[in-house]
Amino acid sequence: MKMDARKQQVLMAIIMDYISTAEPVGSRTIARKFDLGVSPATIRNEMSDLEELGYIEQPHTSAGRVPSQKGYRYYVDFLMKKKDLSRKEEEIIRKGYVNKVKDVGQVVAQTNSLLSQITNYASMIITPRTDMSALKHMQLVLMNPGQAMVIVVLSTGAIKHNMIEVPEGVNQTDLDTISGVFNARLQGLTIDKIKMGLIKEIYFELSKHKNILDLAVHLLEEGLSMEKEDKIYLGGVFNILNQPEFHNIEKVKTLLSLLDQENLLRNLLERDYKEGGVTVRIGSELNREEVKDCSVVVATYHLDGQPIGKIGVLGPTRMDYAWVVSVVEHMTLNLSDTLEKMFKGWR
Amino acid sequence: MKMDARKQQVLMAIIMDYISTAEPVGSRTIARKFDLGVSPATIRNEMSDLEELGYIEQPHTSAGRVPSQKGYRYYVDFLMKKKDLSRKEEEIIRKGYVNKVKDVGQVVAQTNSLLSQITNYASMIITPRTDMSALKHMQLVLMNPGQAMVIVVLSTGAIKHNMIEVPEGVNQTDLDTISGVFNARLQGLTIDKIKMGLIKEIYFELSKHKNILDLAVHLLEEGLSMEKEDKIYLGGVFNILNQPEFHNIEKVKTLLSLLDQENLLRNLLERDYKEGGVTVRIGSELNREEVKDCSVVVATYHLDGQPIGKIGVLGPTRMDYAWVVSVVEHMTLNLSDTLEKMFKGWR
DNA sequence: GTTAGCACTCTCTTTTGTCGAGTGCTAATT
DNA sequence: AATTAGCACTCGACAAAAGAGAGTGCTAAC
Repeated sequence: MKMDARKQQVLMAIIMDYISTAEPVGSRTIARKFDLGVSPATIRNEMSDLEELGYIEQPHTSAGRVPSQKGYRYYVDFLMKKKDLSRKEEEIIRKGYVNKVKDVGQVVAQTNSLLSQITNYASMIITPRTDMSALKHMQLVLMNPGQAMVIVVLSTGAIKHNMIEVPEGVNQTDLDTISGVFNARLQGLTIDKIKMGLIKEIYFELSKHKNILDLAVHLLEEGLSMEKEDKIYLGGVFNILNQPEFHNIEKVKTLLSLLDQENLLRNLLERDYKEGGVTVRIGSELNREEVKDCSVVVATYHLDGQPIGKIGVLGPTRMDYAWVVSVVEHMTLNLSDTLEKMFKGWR
Repeated sequence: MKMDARKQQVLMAIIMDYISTAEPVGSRTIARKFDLGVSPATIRNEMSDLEELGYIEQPHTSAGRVPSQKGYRYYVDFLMKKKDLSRKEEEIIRKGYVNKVKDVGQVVAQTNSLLSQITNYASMIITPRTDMSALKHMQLVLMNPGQAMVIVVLSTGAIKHNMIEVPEGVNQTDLDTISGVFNARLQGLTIDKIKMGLIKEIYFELSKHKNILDLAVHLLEEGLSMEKEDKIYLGGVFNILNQPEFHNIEKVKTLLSLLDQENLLRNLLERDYKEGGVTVRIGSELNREEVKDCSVVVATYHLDGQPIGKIGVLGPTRMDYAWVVSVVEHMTLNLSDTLEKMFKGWR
């Protein structure tokens, strides 16, 4: 037995209906709502086949059918058609960016908020990788005898800072000297380049300032390997409480405690997605018991053709994939675009 | 009819029991669990009186009694005894701060996380007010022709930054000149002082650099009135899902959507609390329908005797006030202390 | 290959009945 | 006058029973 055109139609109908009602779908319903030109009985036969093929399943005898994970997968891969955004949504997005484009952090945060607002699911976004961005400025500020702050400004507009120990004797003038050398040497270079090879050159240059040499190297190391490289924004979590599958408190709890752990979240966003395009991960494909009833739609955003971050939506497996995929795609392009504009000539 | 010693005992018993069981408590239960030396019948009479006085209420006939808001208030004001923290908790707190005391932001975030972890309620903390902290360093970095970043380092270790427009012709050297003047003039002064009167002096000094004069003033204004002055950290939200009163999804939803709105949260923390000591706000005292079944325990933390932020716990009205008040008090002192140490000599 | 008809299954909702916790009142006791 | 025992009564919680409805699978007819 194989998938044929009518089975596809029926599967499509089941998924469409289930997505909007969250109730198991029966043969009668399909015959009524979707005009397939056949009677419920025929549809029953097709459904029986689809079940055998594993695309749908029955919660219990005498209930309608529900799409299985395999069914959703088939739908996402072969059946679904992208939907265009409505005027209204385009409007929301455009308005959302006005007055808010001051730096990368803000753009990213705003994108995240818009994404959850529009989709009504939870949204996640991971901030741009810094290792591809260039060093714009670095500054050492003595905060306290023995303590200084390293401040690094990146071409993305991101600012990293870190408190470090310095020998008691060092004063602000020393630090200015070091800052000066660093800036002269490293400005405009990307972080990964700096990390890779330039430490030696600096070493040479600073040999004039023997007394602070070791310190300088130390600074470089500590300053560049700042805490977390990237940050994950999470938004609209309470949107998912509106989904009927989360009327059960226990599920909410397990999900929330997952989302509370940033590394797990990162994993959800970053695991083995192909670069480019929108990727959909359904239920157990996420490899996490806590989200076996959830799906994630992820896309990568770019700058200068380089992938620099991910943007994603988390919702129940019964999510409106066609719609969400379109939104995510749209937002990704929008974001890449906005970033591109921000950086015209910055690099 | 007036409150007397035995009524107090009975009220106390009801509250204690209700706090731990979340079930309406009956006269028998009290007679059994608490040794008041009288029979259930007597207790019933007392309870009847307490109800008339408004300290307790009955969910329905034939159920036990539950403390009313007034009852909790009486308990908090007159009855409760502070509990000391156990060894174990002191331990958690002490360990929590090791390796984490790099700057104010981190300390605050960590305090917040510890607070929710220990109390098992949601915790909130508002970052130190910046207007009392001193300017440590300011730097202008040209990011792009026509765009620069103002970076301000405060004595608290907080860093504020803001992207601003500058005239196309301005180059980094100009910006360095301005930065230099600003630093020479303003370093060590508190933000509110700077805001208040010093703008004129700067104006004078910079008159040598006519061409960038207007810009400089502009910078000062924009740079100092950075986005939000303070940030609110919110932690352990999903702790409250463990409370039986939140087994109802609707309540969770309304609460979460409240917590999602930062200004409301700020309101919860900041409204008219007396400075010093720990304040408890119960149920409708919070003036918000969404949290009429919740209470907030708030304390102010200080630096140099100056109040600079708030720290609070949000839980159901049926929370263990004695315990939470002690923890909050302890954490507040701890935080003030840690900050004090960090700033020894910084100011 | 498709459809109508029908018996059967299973969940969901409503109804009914029972149990028990808890109260309030009264009368007896201290 | 305060306390207590006794008892009738109330009301929610829970379980069992009954009924309704949706949906299926099978068979036989088209």
